[in-house]
This record gives sequence, C-alpha cells and structure tokens, in this order.
Amino acid sequence: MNDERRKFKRESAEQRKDALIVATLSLVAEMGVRGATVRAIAERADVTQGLIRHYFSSKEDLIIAAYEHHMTTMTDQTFALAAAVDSSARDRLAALVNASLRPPVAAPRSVALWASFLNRVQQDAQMKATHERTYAYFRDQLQDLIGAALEEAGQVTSPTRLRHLATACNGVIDGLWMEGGALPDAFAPDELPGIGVESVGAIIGLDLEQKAEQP
Amino acid sequence: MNDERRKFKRESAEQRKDALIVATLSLVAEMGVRGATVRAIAERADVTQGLIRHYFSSKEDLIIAAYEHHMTTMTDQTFALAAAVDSSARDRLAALVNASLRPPVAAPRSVALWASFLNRVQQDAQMKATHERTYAYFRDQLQDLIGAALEEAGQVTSPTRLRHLATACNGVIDGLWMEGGALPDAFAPDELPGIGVESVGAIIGLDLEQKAEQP
DNA sequence: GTAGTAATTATACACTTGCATAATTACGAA
DNA sequence: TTCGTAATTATGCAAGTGTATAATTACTAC
Repeated sequence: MNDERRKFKRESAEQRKDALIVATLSLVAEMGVRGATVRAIAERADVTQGLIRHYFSSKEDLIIAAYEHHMTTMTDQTFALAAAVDSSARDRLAALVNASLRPPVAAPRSVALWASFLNRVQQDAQMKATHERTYAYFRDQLQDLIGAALEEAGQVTSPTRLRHLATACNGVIDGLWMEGGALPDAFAPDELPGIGVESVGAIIGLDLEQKAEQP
Repeated sequence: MNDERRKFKRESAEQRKDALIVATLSLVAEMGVRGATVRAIAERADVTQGLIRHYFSSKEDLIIAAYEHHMTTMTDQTFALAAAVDSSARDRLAALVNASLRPPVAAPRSVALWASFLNRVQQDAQMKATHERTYAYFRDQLQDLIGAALEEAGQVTSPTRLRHLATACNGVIDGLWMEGGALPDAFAPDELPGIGVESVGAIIGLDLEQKAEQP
C-alpha cells in the first residue's frame, strides 16, 4: 500500500523505449540534435539518465530509433488519409497531395525534425537506408497513382515520361512540404494544399480540382 | 630575413574574419553546427582558438555572421546570372528559375547549411531577420518578373492573383531547391531546372521553354 | 633602430557531455 | 512470504566545450 512512497514505476520495455523516443523527438524538434542531451531527454521522459543506456546501447542508437519512428509516423499519416478515398485514382491522387501538405504531415515540427536529422542521415548508413526506403515508397505510390489517373483519363503514357512526371510531382510536393513547415506564416490555411494540387495537376495535365461528375 | 621562423602572420581584420567564417561554413556543411567547435574552426582556419574571440564576441556571434555570409552569397549567385539576361521578362524569369535550381545555388552544401541553421534561425532574432529579408527579396523579384512576363504576353492579372502565383512559384522553386540538395542523386543533370521551368510555366500559364521567336 | 600596440598564441578554468559502474528498488515466481 | 532478477537510480569519470586571461609576437610610427 501507500504507493506514494515508490521512487519509480516499472514499465514494459516497449513503453519505456517509446517514451524515450518521444522525448527525444520533442527535444530535437525544439532545439535540434544538439539540445537533445541524455540528461534533457531523461528529464523530459521523467527518468534518470542511466536508464537510457539500459534501453539503448548508445545515444546514437536512440537518435537512429527516433528518426525511424518519425519517418514511419509521417508515412503512415500521409497514406492513412489517401487510402480512405475509394472513388477514382484522380481523387486518390488529389487526396495524397492534400494529406502531404496539411498538418500533421506538413508542419513546422516535421520539417524541423527533418532538417535536424539531415546531417546525420548523410553520414550514418542506417539512417540513410531508412530515409531512402521511405522516400522510395512514397515515390512509387505517387507514380502508380499518376499512372492510374492518366489511364483513367484515357491517356497513354510511356514509362519514361511517367517516371519524369513522378519525379517532378514528387519534387514539388516534397518542396512545398518543406516550405510550408519552414515558413508556416507565408501561406494562408489551405493555400499550400491548393498550390500542390494545382501544380501537380498542371504538371501531369489533369485538373485535379474539378469535382467528380454527378451522374 | 628567415621568415620561416615566424610563428604567425598578421592579416587584416577583414581577411581574418572572412577566413574564420569560411572555415565555419565548411565545417557546418560537413558536420552540422555541432561539428563546428571553436577548436575545429580555428584549426581549419590555421589559427589558434583564442583568435576567434578576438574577432567575434562569442561563438554565437560567429555563427550568425556565417549564416549572413551564406545567405548573401546565395542571393548574389542567384541574381547574378538572371540579371545578365536582357531580352524578355519571360526569359529573365526562366533564367532566374534556372539559376535557383542549378549549382552552386542548388547544391548539397547549400541545403546542408540551410538545414543546419534552421533551428537557430527559428530561435535567434537576428538570424530570423536575415532569413526573412533574404526570402522577401527573392519573392518580390519573382513576383515582379511574373507580372512583367504576363503583361508581356498580353494578360491582365489582378494583384491578388499575382500574389498567389508568386507564392506558388516560390514554393515550387524553394522546394525543388531543397529537394535537389537533399537528394542530388535523385535527379539527372539538368532535370531539376527543367522540372522547375516546366512547373512554373504550368502554374502561371506560360511556356517558358519555347525559344524566343526569330524575326 | 626602437618602442608601442594590436594581433596572435598559450594556458587555464568551469561547465557540459556521453558513458560506465555500483547501489537500490519494484515486481514476479516459488 | 521471501527471494531472485531485471528495471531504475545514484554517483563518478574522462573527454570535450566555450570562454577568460595572461604571455608572446609581428608589424608600424616615430
């Protein structure tokens, strides 16, 4: 009885690791990797610093896990919304662009994390692999959607041209994503997704904004 | 005589400050702000660490100066090429997009620096001011060029719409710039400027790629 | 030449960092 | 209940950090 006396509570390995990762990400987003010291992380996760070494072999290991967590979360958030659309490929494409350029995917926090990790991603092989996997996945999905939307519209597209279109659209989307997160005040609400849909539509030659015809 | 014995050489304040800034930027680009320690900077600039404090009141001061230097250099490099075009506004616009998406402006080093500084920019008032000034300058130039190009083509554009177009184009350009620097291998040479010109043209409704008519 | 002075080096200090190791504590099994 | 063990804390350390201060050194004015 009298739990107040307990100096700490035991948690499952999964919960603790997750709590440490969440604390790490919040600190990195706020102050960069430099601000995410073991002591600061431990404090934010309400544990003592020694515990970090109990769950992660090194701080580098924790940083890598945090990056993986962030990328996975963003990917999931992006495709969760787009996958819900079950009408036309064109609408699914528009939904994907929308989800990519709207919070929580497009947000200062996301971009701050991306920027903070960039250096390490370029140096650490494991982080680089995570980055490339995530990137390739998004690009492939985008390319498939573009292809399907064009086919839907009765257009024949060569694989080479399709690849070019996907590259261009991906660049525009990623770029607007970063831009929106780096300069949140530069855009009115809904302006960023609007620009994205407009640009992607202009590039592939389809009007993504027009409502589906009512039969 | 026998200058070999000299333990150091005196340089003008301007040269030394510049050398320290250049050393700082190269280190930040390679290893992030975290890797740019006073000792590493001093070593790369071939001086001892004490000298840094002689020219900059603090390390933060040096970082701020380095950021200013980087942004100014990028702006100059961007507009130097575009300003050389003296034919039509349309061609100047195309040249601006090109210069923005081509080395040395669009390069891994530039984007690495941008990403490394992002956190500090958000926190430090002086750096934020530098950032906003640079950004606003580019945007205004872009908006003017778009307006001139459209007028040239005989199109009337409301200020509101012009602002929207400039925002969209700016977002696409900045985005592609970051994308190209973050993933240099994802694009073939000349592919990025091509996508940029194509996208900007599609957004504002002008073909920027067509050659000027030969009389 | 020589003295003055600013540029540059040399040295040291207080503080933070990541990490290791030992000492506790909570919880499950018996 | 008690006992074992893994989770958690407590403490300490060596290396690296920015900065301050004093000691040199190169150039300049006279």
